[in-house]
Amino acid sequence: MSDDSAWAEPLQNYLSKNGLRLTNQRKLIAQTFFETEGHLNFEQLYEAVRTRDSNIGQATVYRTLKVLVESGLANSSRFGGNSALYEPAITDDHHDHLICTECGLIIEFCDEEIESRQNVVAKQNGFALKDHTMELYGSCQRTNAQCPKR
Amino acid sequence: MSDDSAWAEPLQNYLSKNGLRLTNQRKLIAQTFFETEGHLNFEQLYEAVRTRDSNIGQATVYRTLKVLVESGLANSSRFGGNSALYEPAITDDHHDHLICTECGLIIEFCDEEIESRQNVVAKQNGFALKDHTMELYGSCQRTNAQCPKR
DNA sequence: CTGCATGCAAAAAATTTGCATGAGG
DNA sequence: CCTCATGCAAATTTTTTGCATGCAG
Repeated sequence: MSDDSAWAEPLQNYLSKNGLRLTNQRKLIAQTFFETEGHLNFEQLYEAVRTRDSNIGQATVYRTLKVLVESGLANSSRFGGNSALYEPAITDDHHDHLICTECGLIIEFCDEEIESRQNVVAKQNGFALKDHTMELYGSCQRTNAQCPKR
Repeated sequence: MSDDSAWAEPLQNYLSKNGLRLTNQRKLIAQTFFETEGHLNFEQLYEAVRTRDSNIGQATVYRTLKVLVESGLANSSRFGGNSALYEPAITDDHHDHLICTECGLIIEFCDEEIESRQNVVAKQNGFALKDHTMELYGSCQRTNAQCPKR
């Protein structure tokens, strides 16, 4: 692990470009956010951040999360839950989601063919593609086989 | 336009299967929901419903929306806004979204190649695919050309 | 008739905002 | 130093819930 990860420079960049400051809180929140793999909601991030610095207020986490999303370093979505979910936008291998509507299982995957096709579609519509999210919903093997809940 | 649309029977079906009732409110809300094209949030739907029957409470709309989602007739997501967005799950031609992160423009599209590929991926992971959502984010032509806001 | 559904309003949850103080550049 | 950021708490916004009564089956 290198000292400064892939997000550090882009973030720094975005901040200074917009007259914002790289405070200790922002650093810590970003660090925590990017270290955690997968998606997490506000509460999870807030809790994780508080572990390291119990003085950080929730408003700061919300505000930082907003900065991260606006800077393009994070994405927010919602799978069906009540609160917003966040995930790093810059991952070495981008992954999409296969979600079981019965048991909540989430599998991550990446399909080259789809990825390239997305670029085609975007171009056809005059878009410069930056990112995407894709969620496939269905019922997983286990659930199909021995549906435990019904 | 036929009297009863594609959603009527599945809904009826889901309701009776779960011991729920097809009330006038549910009928009206579903009707309004499916008549409106594209995505809409709670407020929009509530307002539209109130136009037809000003006595319906918001709780009922929320509850019905939940029923629609659980029955698989509607999908909820969130593009970045503050509140959940809903859209019919059963459309003749399923569409995905191309979203401009600069100006908020939403273009709907459908790509056969991606669709079929999704099925392959799902099968590979042992999933019985029911539905999916896909959002491509980028900046649109207009925004790219003459970025009006900056 | 019986029990689920509704409307209302209150409650809970999620997110934003105002303000005095602290700290980055 | 000057301005933006923070923490706190209050304010908003969004969604859920309890309860008496209404209505579908």
